[in-house]
Amino acid sequence: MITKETSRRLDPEKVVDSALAIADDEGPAAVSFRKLAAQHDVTPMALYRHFKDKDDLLAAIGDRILADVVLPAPNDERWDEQLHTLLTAFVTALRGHPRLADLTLPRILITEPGLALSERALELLVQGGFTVDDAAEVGRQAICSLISLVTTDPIAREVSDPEAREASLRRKRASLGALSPERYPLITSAAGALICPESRDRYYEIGLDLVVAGIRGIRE
Amino acid sequence: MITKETSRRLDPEKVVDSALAIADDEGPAAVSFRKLAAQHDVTPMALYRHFKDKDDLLAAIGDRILADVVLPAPNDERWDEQLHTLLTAFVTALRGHPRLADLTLPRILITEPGLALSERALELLVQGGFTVDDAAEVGRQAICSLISLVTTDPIAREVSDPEAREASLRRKRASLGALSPERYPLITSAAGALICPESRDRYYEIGLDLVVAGIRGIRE
DNA sequence: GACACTAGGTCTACGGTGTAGACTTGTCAA
DNA sequence: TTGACAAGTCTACACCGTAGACCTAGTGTC
Repeated sequence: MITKETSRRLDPEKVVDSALAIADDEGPAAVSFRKLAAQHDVTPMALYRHFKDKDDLLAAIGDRILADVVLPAPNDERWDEQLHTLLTAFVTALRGHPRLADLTLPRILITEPGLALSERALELLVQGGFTVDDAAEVGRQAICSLISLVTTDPIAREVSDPEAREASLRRKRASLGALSPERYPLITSAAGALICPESRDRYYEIGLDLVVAGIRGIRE
Repeated sequence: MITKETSRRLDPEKVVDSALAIADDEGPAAVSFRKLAAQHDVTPMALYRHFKDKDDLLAAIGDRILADVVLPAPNDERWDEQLHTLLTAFVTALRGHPRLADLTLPRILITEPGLALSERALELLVQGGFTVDDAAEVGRQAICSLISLVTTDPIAREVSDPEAREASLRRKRASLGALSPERYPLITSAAGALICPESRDRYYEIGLDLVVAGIRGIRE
């Protein structure tokens, strides 16, 4: 038989699985070589055979997230509509990992799915009338905006710890509630929406529309 | 004389000064109570008399950055133009601290300059035709986008360590240079712009225009 | 002037982190 | 059979945040 059962060998992919799980619900800072090593019955230093250092491990998490992007097939809709669905696909992949979305940025031009996404985005932008260089710039900024859209998702944040989330909401409510309505009439009257948007889907819808509308509007 | 010379007392404002300086050129992770304590000839634990914990210290840095925002006076330009200059003022304050810009987000609705900025932004958005709640949502997203614009400023990054920056650029160049021009025609031809935008001012100009154009475009 | 209170320091200690360097061991090719 | 090499181990170092007990100088009050 080729596969030894329960070989002592460490599987880097499984380590990334664990790291991703930890990072997802305790944040990337909570990922530690010692914790991972314990989970895999191995010495912390063993991990260094597979990951140069912690940054390298986090990069692997970023790659893993990017691998989940499923590109929509090109079709004959208008370039900006296609761009919208392309970016939606990107955001959809990130939404599963709100605290980790920024790990993808430095990997986008390195990992294959990121490159495919970028190439396609540039294609559509050029089709929309941008020069290649402008497309690069605009594309980069769109990606950054969308990543920050996900990392600052006010609903997903700390969804793993509902009581912490509740406490944070209460603190915010108290802080805004203490403001003088004369001095800050709009903030106080928009307090509800500022503390937490009504719907998560709407939040993402606005975010994506904003980015695409910006791109459409900036082109002359 | 009222002021004792060189009193042994710790001045929290000066501690924040040091922390800001360290964070600016080594990143917020490099700020440590021990380092700060040493710089102020004091025990690390002394700092806990003035800052609840490290998060509290970082919040103080965020407040400090927000305090630098100088709001433009209202005038009779169109709402979107006024919004543009308002957001430009925000970005200008952040640009001095590219690695630290996100510290401001959680402080914006707490610290006074942040509240003033937010109130004014809501005002302009409402003036532009948004409902108060939509204004809140759109405003939040604009702020987030601009913060991430600054934190991902590809030029400022590691400007303190020019050789590290050069190395990072070389790595990127090599990585993109190795790509197949048949598979990624646009990425390879836009490699220059993707690695590093031509001009920093242009980078910020595009970023701001994108955000404002998005807001203008989304309103129906 | 005596006295209690307290803000703001000190000291010690705990449990965590990344990771360098030298070592051992299991596996496979020649 | 014998090396070589990849992979895991062990030890150690220099950091980190911070809990808790303690000290001490200054201040306001009787």
